[in-house]
Amino acid sequence: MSRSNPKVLSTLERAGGFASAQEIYKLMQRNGQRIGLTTVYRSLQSLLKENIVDVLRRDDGEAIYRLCGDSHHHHLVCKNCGSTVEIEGAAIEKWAKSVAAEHGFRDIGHTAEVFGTCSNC
Amino acid sequence: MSRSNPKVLSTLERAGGFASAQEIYKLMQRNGQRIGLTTVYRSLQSLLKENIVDVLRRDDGEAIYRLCGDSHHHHLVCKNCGSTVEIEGAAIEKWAKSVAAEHGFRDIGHTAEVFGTCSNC
DNA sequence: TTTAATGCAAATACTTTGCAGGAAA
DNA sequence: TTTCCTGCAAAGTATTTGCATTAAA
Repeated sequence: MSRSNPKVLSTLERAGGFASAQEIYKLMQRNGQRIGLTTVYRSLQSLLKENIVDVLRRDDGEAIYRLCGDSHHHHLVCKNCGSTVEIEGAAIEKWAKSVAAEHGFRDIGHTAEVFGTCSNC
Repeated sequence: MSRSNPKVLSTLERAGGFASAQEIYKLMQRNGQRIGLTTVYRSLQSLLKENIVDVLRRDDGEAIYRLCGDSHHHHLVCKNCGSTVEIEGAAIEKWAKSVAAEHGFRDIGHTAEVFGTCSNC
């Protein structure tokens, strides 16, 4: 597994901290940076593992990566414009733990996302 | 645009109201029903337009279709053997509604999944 | 006959992987 | 040298579309 190419991260930052692998690749091309799509994908995978970015999905299934703080949180995503709000999920954490315990599951994790139409759309 | 093949809908129902196109296709094959993947996709598109199903995304980007108005549930999945348990999520429903309202979001939905290692693994 | 449904095969889009060449340590 | 990084090309997966065949009305 390779380490993340730092230019991928800085491009994601310049893109507003919110872009797909394909978009980052095209942005870097336009900026004259020689890089392969493969390296963009591999860098994003590394950034994911290091919890420097997290990943959401567009309606069409394309993965979009976004910079995130290291605290565990969830997202409230607008289906229309894609704007996201980071939300707290203490209720979820408790719920996940209790249902897992109830069925004898160990080493648990969870995903949770809320989506809808934001007030501007 | 073709009309929905009724067997696709009934298969989705039998699958617990929650499955991907590929899963529905494989289920129908195993049940000896002659159908093409194309027809499954086209039927699901029709059901979407008629608001009989809606669509969410798995973590890997695969589209999963869900019966609307179905009292939906969540899953507890074993990372090792893949066994799943359907779980109730009243706490999640409340949480989703309150965070959405707090940020002025409308027409909300949500996804939530808990994963871990089951007692047999 | 006229229209709609079906499904194979090809096309498309995103993503991952095999592998060989190159850079860095 | 040895290890890591890179990127082309190929493979893989989900989904859509063109087109000819078949079923239905």
